[in-house]
Amino acid sequence: MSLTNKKVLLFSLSVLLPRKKFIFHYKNVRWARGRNETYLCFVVKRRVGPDSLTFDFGHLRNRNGCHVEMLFLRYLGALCPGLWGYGAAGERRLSYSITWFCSWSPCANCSIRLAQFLSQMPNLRLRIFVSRLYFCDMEDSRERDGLRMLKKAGVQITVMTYKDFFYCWQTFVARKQSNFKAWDELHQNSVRLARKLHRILQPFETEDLRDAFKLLGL
DNA sequence: ATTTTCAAT
Repeated sequence: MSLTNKKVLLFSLSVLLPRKKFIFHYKNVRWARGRNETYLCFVVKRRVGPDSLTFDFGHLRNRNGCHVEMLFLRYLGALCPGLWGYGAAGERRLSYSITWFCSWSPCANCSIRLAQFLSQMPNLRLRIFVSRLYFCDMEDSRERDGLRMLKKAGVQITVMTYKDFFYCWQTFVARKQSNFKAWDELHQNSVRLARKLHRILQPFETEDLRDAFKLLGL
């Protein structure tokens, strides 16, 4: 990809989110009716020396049936030059740290593909913050398995709290100097979802519970 | 009490 194309790409990723769009899609309400899109706000940090970092940021939305996580992987080469392959002679692979904030947690297939990808990228660290959990209500949902796979692949998955929404507002939203205003029940919803995620990521606990039920003949 | 979900009309 030429430098010009790269600049255009990065520019298009860096346009700020309209306030209403951010609030609607990131609202961590229990019944997220109409959120038929997923947004992904990202920060990419690149280690360029022992004490220096550069970073890029922007946001993406799913398009044309392509989930936003896979779209992000497509752009990764432009966002992270030198992440893979062997650039110029003697050049070491660069280390990157990516943090993204997604309105929905990843679906099962995206989790699997991300986990596979990351297993080949030891020089890439990924932290995922999510506003809401996607199809995680059923105890045996594939999405739950996917999240556990991601954790196993070294991804830190966290439910967004007030400070994360605040940070996103400051960083990714065309806020026109307005301050972030929390919606009703932001905190309660975040706590509820964090507990749920915690239970999901503790597979042994539920397996123990199943064993216990089996022992009790239930 | 119940409601939704990276759409499909």
